Amino acid sequence: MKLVTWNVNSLKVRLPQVLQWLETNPVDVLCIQETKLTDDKFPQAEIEAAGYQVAFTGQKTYNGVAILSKHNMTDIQKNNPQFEDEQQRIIAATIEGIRVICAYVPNGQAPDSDKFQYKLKWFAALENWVREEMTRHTKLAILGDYNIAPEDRDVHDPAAWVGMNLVSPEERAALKSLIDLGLSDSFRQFEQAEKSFSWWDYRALGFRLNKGVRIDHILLSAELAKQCTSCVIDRVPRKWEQPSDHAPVIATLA
DNA sequence: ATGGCATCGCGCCGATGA
Repeated sequence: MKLVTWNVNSLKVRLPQVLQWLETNPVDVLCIQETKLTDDKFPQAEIEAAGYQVAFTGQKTYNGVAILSKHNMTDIQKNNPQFEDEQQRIIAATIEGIRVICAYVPNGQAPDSDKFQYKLKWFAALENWVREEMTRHTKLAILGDYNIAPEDRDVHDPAAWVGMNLVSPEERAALKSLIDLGLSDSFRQFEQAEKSFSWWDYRALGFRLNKGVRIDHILLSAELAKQCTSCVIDRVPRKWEQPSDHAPVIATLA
């Protein structure tokens, strides 16, 4: 069983790349963030033709999330039921006994901004909801763009990032608090190359110079963590023409 | 090097992203 998260930065632009990637990587579940599409514009037919069922919730211009699955999806939940939010950032479904949560955590802009406060509030509400979901589902996975680099080793140049969002003590504490519910950062269950990142700035040769951050994560409940045999970042589609600025992260469960 | 780039919107710049 392979579970993937990928922020595609506009599914309208990236649909051909998503379909191409799925052809060579016929994974079971693909969680997508930043579709940037209203539901009436969602390319459901094209995705179903590729052999995937799909659940999605979107809005104009910003945000938007989707789950593509080779298996049946039940109990589809759009957004956090405990958090009123106009922004479409969460979709969840139960797939083969696994509660799959696809999340696009707010960016937060800068630590002194209103958007940062929204990010922290949003994230605290996510934790409260996940705590509840974990009482119902021992097999639970949260995949997404967390917009948080957990540790300095997840940042190409930690000194240059001091004072920025994505790396602040508040954000890192919030992520740690979520993980402390009993989740595992699947990427760190395994030996990984140094300077492994999942996002690189389009500007200033970010990818070529590997100036990136690791902000896309797959968190697994204890039962799933035991079954996890690998977690890798696929840098290949980041090298394609007109790529997303994020790379897919793939967890394999036995 | 406070630049660089990509996407979207009733576009020709501004907001947002990370």
